[in-house]
Order: sequence, then structure tokens, then C-alpha cells
Amino acid sequence: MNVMNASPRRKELTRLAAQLFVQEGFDRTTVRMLAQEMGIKSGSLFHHFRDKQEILAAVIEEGTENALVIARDALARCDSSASARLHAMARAHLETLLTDRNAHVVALYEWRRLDTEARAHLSHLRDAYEALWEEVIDEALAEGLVHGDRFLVSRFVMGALNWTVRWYDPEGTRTPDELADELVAMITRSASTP
Amino acid sequence: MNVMNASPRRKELTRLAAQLFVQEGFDRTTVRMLAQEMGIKSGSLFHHFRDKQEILAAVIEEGTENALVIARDALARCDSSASARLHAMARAHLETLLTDRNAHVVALYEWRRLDTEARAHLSHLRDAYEALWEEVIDEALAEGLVHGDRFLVSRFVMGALNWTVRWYDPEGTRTPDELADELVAMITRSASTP
DNA sequence: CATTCAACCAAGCAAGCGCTAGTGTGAATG
DNA sequence: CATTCACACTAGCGCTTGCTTGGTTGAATG
Repeated sequence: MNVMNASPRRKELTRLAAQLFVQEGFDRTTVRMLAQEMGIKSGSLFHHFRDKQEILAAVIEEGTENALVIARDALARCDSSASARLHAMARAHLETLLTDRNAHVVALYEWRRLDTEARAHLSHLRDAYEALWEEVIDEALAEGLVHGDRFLVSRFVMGALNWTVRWYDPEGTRTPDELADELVAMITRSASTP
Repeated sequence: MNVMNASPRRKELTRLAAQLFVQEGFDRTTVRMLAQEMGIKSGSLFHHFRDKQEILAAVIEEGTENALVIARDALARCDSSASARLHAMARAHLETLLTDRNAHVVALYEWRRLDTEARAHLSHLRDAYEALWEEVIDEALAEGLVHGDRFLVSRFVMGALNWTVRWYDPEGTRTPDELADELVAMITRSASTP
């Protein structure tokens, strides 16, 4: 078996699995469907993954790790004003969400299908990502850019952003960046009225 | 068979099904599990519902119809200012979402499992509900209570509200009404700065 | 040139799935 | 009193599921 490593083949298989999981949902995606999409037989699948659950974990892990990297990069690259950082974070969030869409839809919708150990491991990744958000929100609150409870604000913002995977049309007129800016504008116009 | 009617027995079974669908997900919930939860044998289930799909449709239909009724009542009961209507709509949304939680979680997460005809029928219900939202948002925009694109604003707001089912704790300190008011406050403080 | 090894396949098992067929009730209806 | 009806049961059919087993490749390694 070839578990626990990150061979290029495994990465490619993970990408294909993400697509199928989005199309059909995790439970309705059979190992035979996965194998066919990958151009192999169903038995061969278990050379790369211990079981079906591990494929799901691999998909979610990849997506969340990417999100973390992109968000950290974006924050490191922008200047240190609360406004710039808030914009950067929102843009980074939508960028990952909509370009690496499959993995994130799976993470959002199939999280509960993870078994206990996988969930424990991935929870840390997700928490690290959400910590970035709360940090940025804290700065925005401190500068009076937004008002309200830090917990509530970050949940509302993440809700609004994550919901976009349900309606956003990449062929439409708006870019993800414009979307992010509009949301930030919606919640920060209150800045000048204390 | 007893399909297409709304016997009290069927209503009760639908409520139980909603709970199981939330706990396990639609696909992982077997007809045998449903039957056991209902205190009957699996075969008897098909006296009340044509097939498993119809149980899902029943769950979602009930939830959406309730949401419509509650939202219309709330709008009819408040005064006609844009602010009052916006608050009423947000409160009504969270009230249904969090008290009739099971049905709505199913509607949000298992929508794609509906077959074509059921989806067509339920789409109308959902559209009617979303139309209420856009109406209220339009009024808020007209009065300068919020700014931005009507389409975007309503999507962002619904995203923020629907996301609450993922983190809201009914045992916590905040009531749904307070939550709704805080969200409205977050996006309307911009009113006095044109 | 022998060995190793990742990658694959063919075949199939045991369990579980949605659903059906046929039957038995006790209460309401005519 | 005969009939109907809603509701439940038993038994199981036909199929799909995730996964295992044992064996075959063709390229890389020493």
C-alpha cells in the first residue's frame, strides 16, 4: 500500500475525486465510479488509499492547506492597515473558494462524513484558518472599521462568503475580487458614524 | 397507499425523518433506520410514502412552507418602514431556521438529492420565499438604509443567516432575535453616510 | 541479470440496500 | 352483519456496495 505519502499520482486522483464528490456527493460516489474516472479498476484504488474515507480526507486536507497558504501569502503581501488586511483576507478567501472550488465544496458539505480521527486532524487546519480571520476582524474592530462582536462578525462574514459557492457564476460579469470588495464595503461603511 | 395526503401520522413520520436525515445524511439513512425510529417495520413505511425520495420531499416541503407562512405573518404584523420590515424579515428567518432546524438543514444540504419533479415543485416555494427577501431589500435600498447591489446584498444576507445553523448554540446567551438585530445593525449603520 | 517495487487487474465475497408481494388486523362504515 | 379501509406485518428478491485476495506487469535499481 501506498498510504500517507503525497505522490503526484495520488494528487491527481484526489483532484478527480473532488470533482466527483461535488457532482454526486460522497455517499453516492461509488469506488467503481471513482476508479472509472481515474482510468483504473476499482480494486486498484485501494493501492493508493486505505479506504474510501481516506480519499475524502485527502480532498479536504488539500483544499484547506491551499486556503491557509494563500491567505497567509495575501496577508504578508499587503500593507498593515486594517482596511487593507480585511480586503486582502476577503479576496483570498473567495479566490481559493472559487478557483479550488471542488475541494472546498466537499469540505463544506461532506465534513460530517469524516471519521473521528480524520476530523480531529483536519479540525486543527480549519481552526488555524479561522484564527487568521478573527485576527483580521479584531484589527478592523480596533480601528473602528466595523462594529459589533468579533465572534459574530467573523461568522457572518464567513457565512456570506461561503454561501457564494451556491450562486456565483464564473462566467458572469463580476470577478471574485469585486465580490469581496463589495462585501467589505457593505460592512465597513459604518466606519465614519461611531 | 396513502400518498399525497397530509394525515397527522404522516406529519409525525416526516418530523422523525427530518431528524434522522440531519443526523446521518439522506443517503446514509436507510429505510430500516427510518422505520425503527418510527416504531414500525421497514415495509410498512411504503404505505405512507411512495419511495424514499418522497420522504425527503415531504421534509423539505414542510420546512419551506412554514418559513413562508412565518415570514408573511411577520411582514404583515410590523409597520411599513423599511427598517422595521428588514428587522422583521431577519428575525423571522432565524426563528424558522433555528426552531424548525431539522427540516431546514435538510433543505440546505440535501436539496440535490431530490429528483427532477420534486425539485421543480419545491423550487417555486423557495423562489416565493426569496422574492420576499428581495422585496424587503429593495425597500431598504430605496430608503438608503443599505447600499450596494440588490442581488448581492440579499445573497450576502441570506448566506450570513443560513450559516448560523453551523455554529449557533441554542443553549448560549444570545437569542435568535438578538442575532438577527446584530446582523441588520452591521449592514445598516452605513445609512447616515451617503 | 536478478531483484525490487509501484501500479495495476480479474474475480468475487459478505453485507446491506430500496422496495415488493402477499397477508393479517381492528376500527369505522353501509 | 358484511364490507371496507388504514395500517401494520413477514419474508425475501435482485442488486449494489466497499473492500479483499492473489496474481501480473514493466520500469528502475543494485
